[in-house]
Parts: sequence; C-alpha cells; structure tokens
Amino acid sequence: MAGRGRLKAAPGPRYEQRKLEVLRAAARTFNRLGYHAATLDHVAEELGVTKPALYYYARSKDELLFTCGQMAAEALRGVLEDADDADLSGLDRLVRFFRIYAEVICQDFGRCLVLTEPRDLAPPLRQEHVGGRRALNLSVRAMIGDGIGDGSIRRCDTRAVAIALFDAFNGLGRWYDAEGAAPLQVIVDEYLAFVLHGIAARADDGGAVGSRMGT
Amino acid sequence: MAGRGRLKAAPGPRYEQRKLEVLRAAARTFNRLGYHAATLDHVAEELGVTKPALYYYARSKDELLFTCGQMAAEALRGVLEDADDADLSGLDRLVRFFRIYAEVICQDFGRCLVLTEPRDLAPPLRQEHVGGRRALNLSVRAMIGDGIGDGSIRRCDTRAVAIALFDAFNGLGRWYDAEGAAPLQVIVDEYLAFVLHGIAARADDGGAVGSRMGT
DNA sequence: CAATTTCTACTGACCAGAAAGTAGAAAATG
DNA sequence: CATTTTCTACTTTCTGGTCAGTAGAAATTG
Repeated sequence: MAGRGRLKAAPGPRYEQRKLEVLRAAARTFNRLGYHAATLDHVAEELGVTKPALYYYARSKDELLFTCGQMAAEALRGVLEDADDADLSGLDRLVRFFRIYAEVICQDFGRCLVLTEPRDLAPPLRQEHVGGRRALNLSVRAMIGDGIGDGSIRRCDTRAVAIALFDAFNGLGRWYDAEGAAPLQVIVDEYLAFVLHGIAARADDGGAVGSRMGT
Repeated sequence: MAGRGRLKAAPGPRYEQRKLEVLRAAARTFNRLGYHAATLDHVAEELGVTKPALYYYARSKDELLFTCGQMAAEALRGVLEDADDADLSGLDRLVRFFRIYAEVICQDFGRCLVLTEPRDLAPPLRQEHVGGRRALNLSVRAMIGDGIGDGSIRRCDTRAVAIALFDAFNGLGRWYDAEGAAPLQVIVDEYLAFVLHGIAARADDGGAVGSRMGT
C-alpha cells in the first residue's frame, strides 16, 4: 500500500520539514490569490511540484488552510503565555501582545489565519479554528478587564474594544506590504498611539459624542 | 428573438423594481454563504425563481456582486456630500461620517460592499470598485487632515488612521447581528469613544510607547 | 371588441470547463 | 531492494452561463 505512512506516524524528520515547505507554499498562494481563487495546481506550481504530491502531506485543501492558520495560532498562544506571567499593567500587556500580533499577522501563516473563514472549513476543523480564535479574543478581553481593574485602561465595553482592535490589526495583514516604504514597526507604533490616545486633540468633551448629531 | 429587450433600453419601472429585489436576494445570499460558496442557484432559490431568470437582470455573477456594492457606495457618496458643506470641525465631520457608515455597512448592500474583493471582479468592474473605495478613503483622509488643521484632531499619519478606522468599522458589518442584544447605535458610540479618546486611562505618557519593549 | 401579434418574465434542459480528489506506476533515496 | 516521494492519467462533481421555448399580459388591428 502506497498510502501507508502518509499522514500517520510521520516517520523521518525530513517529512515534517518538507511538510512545512508545502504549508508555506500553500500560505503564500492562498494569500496572493485568495483561498477560493487559488487552486491546488497553483499551490503545487509555487512549490515546483504537481498536485498529487500535496496529498502526501495533507488530506484536503481546507486542511491545508487550517494548518497554515494553526501555525500562526500556536505562535500566538506562545506569546500569550509569556506575556501573562509578567507583572505588567493590563494596558502594557495589551500593547505587548498587539505588537507581536501585528508582526505575526503580517507573515505568511498569520495572513492565512485572518484570511480563513470558518465556513470554508469542514465542521471538525472549523470547530477548532473558531475555538482558537475565541480563546484569543477572550484573552485580550481579560487583559482589558485587568487594565480597567488596575487603572491603566479607562472604563469601556471590553467586548467591543477587543473586536475593534482585532479588526483593525487584522486589516494590517491584508494591506501591509513588506516591500513598502514604511517599516512595520513604524506603522504599528502609529496604530498603538491611535489605540491608546485616540485621535481627538483634547479629551475634554466627556462622553457627549452622541449628542452632537443635531444639525 | 426572445432576448430582444433584455439589458438594453430598460423599459417599464417594473423592471428596475424587480431588479432591486434580485439584487437584494443576491446580497443576502452572498452575505450568508460568502460570495464564492454561494451559487447562482442559491440566489435564485432565495428569490423563488430559477437561475436563468437572474440573467434577465444581470450579465454575470460578479456584476451582481458589484452592483450590490454600488448600491451602498452610492449611498455613501451621498452622505459624503452633505457632510462636506457643513462648517463643522474635521473631527465632527469624521464622527458624523462614520456614524452613518456603520449603519450602511450593517445592511445587506453595505455588507456586500465590504465583502467584495477586487480580485473577484472582472477588470472593468474592478477598476470602478477600487476607484470608489479609494475615493472614500481619500475623503476620510482629507477630513482627518482638516481636523489636524483646525486643531480638533491631534497630529497623526492620516493614511494609517484612515485605514485603521475603515478596517475596524468594516469588521462591524461582518460580526454585528441585528437580532443581537445591543442596538447598533450603542456599539457605534462605544467605537467612537474608543476612536476619539483611545483606551488609555490617562494620556500622560507621551509617545514613549515604543521604548517599553526592553524586557 | 374579437382576433392576432408582440412583448415581458421566466423555465427546463443542457454544456463546457474547471477543480478537488484518486489510483497506480515510476522515480528517487539510502 | 525497500521505503519514501512524486508523477501521469483519470474520475467525479459542480457551477457559471447559454438557449430554445412558453404562459400570460399588453398592444395592435380590422
């Protein structure tokens, strides 16, 4: 049987190594063309190989997408852990996190992560994917909550703010061009300044934003 | 010939009316299933009709998507115009704009607009689509620039801030559920407070956010 | 106003091409 | 030569798009 070792008891270390190259090719292709527009032939071509070769390393197209996302997700989980034990304020932990989040999201696997739509994944994978994202989201909400507790963050709806943060930074992964003029660091600093202080010149108008719609 | 009058010299007002129903069905279907996963049979079913009937009102699938987006884009252009002549500060104009932007983006056609990826559109339509978005973006950047000029907005990179704003609000269209608990108004207020003042409790730490990564 | 023609809005049946996935043979590798 | 990896060739399914044809309303005609 040809299909003996594939996808089970991964043998040599070469297999894992090669699999990573396959994933990276898939990620780049998905990011460039979009998951649906990208065909497995495109992915294979990116790697200089033919389509069936891919099936030696992945069961299906959506598993490829899923696994690419997982790569980034795991990296992020790692970040979360060693950002958690530090005795920093909630705000500082949040800033720390998004600094790295931005970097991850602007790389191949990270872009794949934000590109992945749950509906494109078969139920088992989908569940894990949304679970992971949900966990990330909750962690950030916890940081915000902590920040409010320790006085570093002003009172706000943690849910809304967390989502807005993720959406803004995820966008980065879509438009940021590594070859572009400004280095990522600079843009992230700009984003963080925005996130921290907002855009209003002076914060002297309380919360009366809503009452200004009259005329 | 049966195909005489179709798509040319649109006759009665009934045609335009029906076309709008078709578009709305398409928008709902695309939003629910995602553009690629949604088939024209799905759209037809949503309308209680068969696929060829759709071709009586649109030339192709991507034209359907494009036109849905255009609906929202035109509404937005209208908003832009009558927000422009008012003698408000740049900040106030910006707030005004995004308040309505959020509302548009959370409706059928608006969701379609943010869902549309240029690469899914044939070149002629694509060009118009990105042109429209670019114009919107530039208008917002202009507002921010004005705000900096009139002192209502603090110094910042107008490009980065504009993109971050759009990304955050666009996200709203993806996750906001009209049946959900919080009314949109409330969430938008929360978003705007975030945008205006940021999340930091006090704005006393200058721009030294970057130097805190040491450990 | 009845008979005839024309038009609108739609259907059923179909097709060509594309793309995911598979089988089994053939290289490469050690 | 045995195992790992990749290829050629193929099947299946799906889906955007086409086309001929039609029920029924509307207009035309004598």
